[in-house]
Amino acid sequence: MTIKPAKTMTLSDIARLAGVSESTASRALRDNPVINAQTRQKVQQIAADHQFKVNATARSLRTQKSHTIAVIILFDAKTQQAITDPFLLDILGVIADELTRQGYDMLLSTSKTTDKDWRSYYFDSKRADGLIVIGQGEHDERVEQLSDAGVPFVVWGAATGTERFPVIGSDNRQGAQLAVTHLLAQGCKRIAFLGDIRHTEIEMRYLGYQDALQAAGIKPEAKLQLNTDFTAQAGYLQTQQALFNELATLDGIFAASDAIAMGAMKALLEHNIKVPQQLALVGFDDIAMSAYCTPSLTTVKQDTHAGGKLLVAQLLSRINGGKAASQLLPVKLIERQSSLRKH
Amino acid sequence: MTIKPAKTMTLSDIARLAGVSESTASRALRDNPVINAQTRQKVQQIAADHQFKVNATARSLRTQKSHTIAVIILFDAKTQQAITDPFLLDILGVIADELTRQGYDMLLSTSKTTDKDWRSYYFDSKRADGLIVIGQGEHDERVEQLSDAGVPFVVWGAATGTERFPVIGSDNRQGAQLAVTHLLAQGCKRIAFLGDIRHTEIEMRYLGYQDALQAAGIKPEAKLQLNTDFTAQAGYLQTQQALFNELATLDGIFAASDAIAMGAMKALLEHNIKVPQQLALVGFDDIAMSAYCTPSLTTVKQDTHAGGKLLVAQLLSRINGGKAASQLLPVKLIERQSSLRKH
DNA sequence: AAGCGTATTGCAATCGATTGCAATATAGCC
DNA sequence: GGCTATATTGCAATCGATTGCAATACGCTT
Repeated sequence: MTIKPAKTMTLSDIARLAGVSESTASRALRDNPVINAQTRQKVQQIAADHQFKVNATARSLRTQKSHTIAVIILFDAKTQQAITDPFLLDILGVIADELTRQGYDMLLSTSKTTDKDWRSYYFDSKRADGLIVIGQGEHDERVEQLSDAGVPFVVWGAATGTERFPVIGSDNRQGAQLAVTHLLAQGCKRIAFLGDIRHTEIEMRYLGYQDALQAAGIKPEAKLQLNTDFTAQAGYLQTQQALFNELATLDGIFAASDAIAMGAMKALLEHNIKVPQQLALVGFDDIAMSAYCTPSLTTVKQDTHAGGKLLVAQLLSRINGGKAASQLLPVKLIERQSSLRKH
Repeated sequence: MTIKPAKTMTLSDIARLAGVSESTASRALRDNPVINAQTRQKVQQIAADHQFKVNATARSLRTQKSHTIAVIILFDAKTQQAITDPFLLDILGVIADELTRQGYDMLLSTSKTTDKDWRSYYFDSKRADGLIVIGQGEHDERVEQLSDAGVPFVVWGAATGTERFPVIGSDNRQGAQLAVTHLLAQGCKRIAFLGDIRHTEIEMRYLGYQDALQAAGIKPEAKLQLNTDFTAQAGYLQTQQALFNELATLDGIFAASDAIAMGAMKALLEHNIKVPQQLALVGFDDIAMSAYCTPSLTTVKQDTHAGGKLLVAQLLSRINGGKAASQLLPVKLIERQSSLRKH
């Protein structure tokens, strides 16, 4: 039943079949009202009958628009591994859906492999009309360069207010403050911070951590900040280490991501440390699994849905000649078992 | 310091600057040995100096190759949500890396939004040279149609041996058999199966489950197969339900994915059912989190690395005129705490 | 009946790179 | 010195669609 076109049809084939010129056929297919309604109808019918699809490449060349956005996921240079954090998947899904809704295709790239120069690769070569960069990582110079080169792009990360390019991201500082204030309210006195502050977003969370402590009259101890990669494994190892060290007096942990928190929880439970009674734990992200570990994980929920939509909206606005502005998204503390000592 | 090109350079600009014709410039840039070595050098130098990048669109139009692969992630029609399963992220990452290594770009699409007709959209329109479809889902007709239309594509899913298209996937049946045999060896007598057998891959796992039971002389009970979506939430709810029902005599659960298993574990622990003593639990996938929940999750590890590489290799072979064959990847049982009753 | 406005369609250039084939130059050979 | 083989380079067509502008036809006004 399926029509198997012997060879791909081109616009000129359709034009010939319809008995009109290529220009008329082109306009008819785009429903240009300047073309007689009946002609339009006829051309569209013929195109549909033959499963004709406009050649996207030719169109792009002529119109100078690819209708494609490149999404670049940055990594740690050291953790040379593939995309791992569940949080990424969340926001990626939202971006994908939103781009599709807006009629754009999404070119996905992991910086690991494309570490050359994505401005040239994606933009100068006209592969994409704009870029979405996820994760500023450790102050990536390449991002800075983009802004100089007049490339339309937006970043998911930490808006510090000083960048020369639009950054959309959660209010990390506020989120961390909520989390740590909550821990303090639960009676914690000595709280460790697990996360790599060389990442701007994590740095912000660390600042929020300090804010909360200071507001409670507690002086942050530098040695309670433990650099930890974004993996459960790193959280596990780091926590084991911490317990082994003199940090045995800890009664709270704020982890910079849920994955880290889960690793930490594993280490705690293995050492028979009761969570939350002996040590309360809070994560960040609110990935799907957080509600289903035991004890379930208190965490700071990022609004990935709003974030993804905003990234796309700002970028397209920029592409269409408008401005794109940085924006800080509100976060929310989700209280679960890992930190709740009272009812 | 950054050179900001006033306007994008084209090949003809470079040719003019180098004092050669466009054809010579083109050949020189591609390092065609027919061009004098010095001329090549000179042209390449000039191109580099001006940060010239070949316009990918024009090249694609002329060469009739996009050097792009579309990756399509299928969903449940009902769970209309964005990509959720961590397993997907794993394999997606591998595919992304591998495609980049082979000089291909990756166009990502979630079927939710592109449910129209991806053959036309991606292939007929020349947006992509080939397709990778992840997750056959519930016998998707669209996949069948692809094979009729002569589109180069490969599928990640369950190779049943009867499809007319190449399918790469884990040996789901074997994996399930390993898992359930293991549960039986741990002394389980009545094992539930959590998973939606309308998905071909899950159906295979269910068959493996039955195989193992029968090999042990146990007659599978149909009511122990509980349809469950690929989420922790579904696993949680389904398990609660099962415990509430007459299934209280269960002493083992084989979940069709780790996410489901984690949801199930949560429900069990909430009901104070000791895992693995009272009830042993095994999942499938071996996502990163499986090792870090408590008790850690016994599971069947899929070789996503090999899978991703194979998908790409087979597809490119097919695109280059060769054949692409289905392949079944071996899996491995990873024994962890959730099922180990003996030492 | 001439003049003019409107609706519809087609011509031909254009987007930027690639490539078959022809043209030219140079060298080597007898 | 004439001739052929080889090394380089350029001409011009091509990929498929879009679009500014010109062309045509038709109807209506006065």
